[in-house]
Amino acid sequence: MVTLRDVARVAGVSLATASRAMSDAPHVSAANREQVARAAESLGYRPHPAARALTTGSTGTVGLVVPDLANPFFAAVAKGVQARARETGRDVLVADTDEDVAVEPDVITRLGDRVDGLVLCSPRLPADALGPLLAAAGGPVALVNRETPDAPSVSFDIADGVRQALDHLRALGHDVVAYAGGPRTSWSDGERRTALGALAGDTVLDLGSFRPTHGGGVQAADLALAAGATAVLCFNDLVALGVLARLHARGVATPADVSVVGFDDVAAASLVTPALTTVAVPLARAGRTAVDLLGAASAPPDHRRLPVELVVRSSTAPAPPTPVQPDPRTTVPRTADPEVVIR
Amino acid sequence: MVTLRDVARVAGVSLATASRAMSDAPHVSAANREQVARAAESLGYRPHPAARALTTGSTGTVGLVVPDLANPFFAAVAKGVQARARETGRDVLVADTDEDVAVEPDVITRLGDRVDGLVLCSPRLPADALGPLLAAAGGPVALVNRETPDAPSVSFDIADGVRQALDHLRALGHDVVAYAGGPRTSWSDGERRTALGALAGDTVLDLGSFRPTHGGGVQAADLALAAGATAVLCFNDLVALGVLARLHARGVATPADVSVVGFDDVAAASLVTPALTTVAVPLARAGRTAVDLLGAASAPPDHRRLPVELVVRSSTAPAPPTPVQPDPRTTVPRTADPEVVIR
DNA sequence: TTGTAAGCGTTATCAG
DNA sequence: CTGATAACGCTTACAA
Repeated sequence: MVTLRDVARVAGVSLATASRAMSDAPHVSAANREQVARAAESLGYRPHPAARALTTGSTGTVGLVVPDLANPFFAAVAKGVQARARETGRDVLVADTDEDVAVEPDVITRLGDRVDGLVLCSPRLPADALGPLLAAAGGPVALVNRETPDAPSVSFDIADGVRQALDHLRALGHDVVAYAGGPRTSWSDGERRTALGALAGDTVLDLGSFRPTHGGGVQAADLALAAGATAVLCFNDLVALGVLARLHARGVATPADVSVVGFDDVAAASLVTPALTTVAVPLARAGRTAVDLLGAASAPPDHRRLPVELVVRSSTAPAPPTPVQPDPRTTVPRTADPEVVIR
Repeated sequence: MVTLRDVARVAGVSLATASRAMSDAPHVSAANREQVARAAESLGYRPHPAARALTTGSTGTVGLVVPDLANPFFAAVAKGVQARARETGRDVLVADTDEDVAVEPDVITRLGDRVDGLVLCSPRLPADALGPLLAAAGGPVALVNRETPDAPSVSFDIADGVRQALDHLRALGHDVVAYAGGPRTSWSDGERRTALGALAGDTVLDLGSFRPTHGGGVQAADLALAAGATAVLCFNDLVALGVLARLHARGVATPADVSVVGFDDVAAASLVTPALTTVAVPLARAGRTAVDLLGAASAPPDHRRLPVELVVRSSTAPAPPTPVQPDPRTTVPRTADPEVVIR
């Protein structure tokens, strides 16, 4: 291994000068600076990250905590975090909690020790559990897709997304739209519900809370049908895809009989048939922004709300004259609470 | 910050003893071991990763390099890597090369300095570029989804997967099956082609090479139709999904008119309609295995080939009596080489 | 079994 | 502008 000491020797300068030259600090003669650069180059010198971290206290690393890397939502955020970190010369340490909120404290503490800042993507964590976590990180934290007064965050203009979706649906003649909600502890589900209440009041049909997955969607679809809905707005695209699949399976046509709108605009949304109308949120950009927020701590914390945009595709159409009457044999009864406990 | 020195002081022992006790090394009296543990606990001591790395030379970190975190294939591998690393007390540093093979040397060099070992997932890198990269890593490397004599690897029993798919299709009466291939530089495409040649010889219709994406699939679908194929085996699920979508768009029924088989069994495969018949490969397990391979260097390098399994769903059915005759208006001409250059 | 002390590779302080 | 030298927190001979 070639150390800075070697570089200094070859360049004919002291260790200190070599160090200054490498980190292009002031107080180095042009000549020496040149010598050192040359020596470093020829020796193939690469600074030792751990040694640097030990003295400077900064690791050149940002941490990212997500519930599930295989979920396209988080994968997209991860891409953004990764890209921005790389651009700014940092690396990213990822932790996938496998949707297990209980392990987050450990994961965050552990990661927190090894990074300069932490991007935390924990949509399902109850609000009151957030404070201790921020403390456990022991360093700057930026939240993605949720807000709290105690830390900077980047989220999306959900209210506007809901408005756009609702306007679209109403313009198509859907007077009452059903909402297939997400987990109760989800901050962003709360946002959607609040917006829905403010914008649609009693003309929104609450189907309940579902797991934010394809399976949650099939569950919701049956409920929507039973309720005679002509349009269903979904918590996210995964749910919407499930709704689409279930509708198809039960022989109801989309968008002819019922329109479906998703949220997020995950890659699969545009690949499915019919292509999903959905509220596109800038996931990767959120990841990038979160990384930037890590640097600039401010009081009060900076809260960025990224704009969203409805992407109209093929899963929405004018409301049918009369709602479909699904085949009753496949109708599933409405359970008291369709929410499945999130681990 | 609480250091080991603090712990030692509180425990009433020397720094060395505290160190030994913490890393439960031998030569520590039970009493002292206890004292130290107690002190560490009460002080909330956590070892400083950089300091430890500096002295021991090991970082407790494994690196993962993938072309695209948002690609479900790599996301699944990443999950496996992450899970296994965590189980063994290590963290994961990820790098997403954004499908740009040119940046890999830099990324690998940079990451290589910060990790104890590198899991490299670089399916499209030309074989002759691999050697230098392994050197650049400057430490143990495990390859995923490709083999080379110079490094341990974990790949899949592709030949057997092809055999299973072919057997399935033949049993359904498809005598000649079309193959929608992947990038020419892809090791795993080579494997598929070799297996296809050995198993099906001249009864396989080579449609060419396509980008391993949905778009590549729509391209392939047109070619398959023009060739009058009744079954198409695809390089991967993304391509298969594209084929399915394009077939649907052109009004040909799947599986009634043409059967489609994918490869990988990515999550979306089971969610689409019709659900995709595909060769399931244990992606996450591959990631885990790769991490394990990092530890145990052996000469010659260990090459693990994981078993695969055809998952029969709804995109395959008995061959129709006569191949479909697609509407000629939408038929695209066969280009000289449909392969799109991979960046 | 325990403690002292010598590093690990860098950065930073402080005299020259 | 430059060079010794003291940290940074931890591990590990080497002594005791």
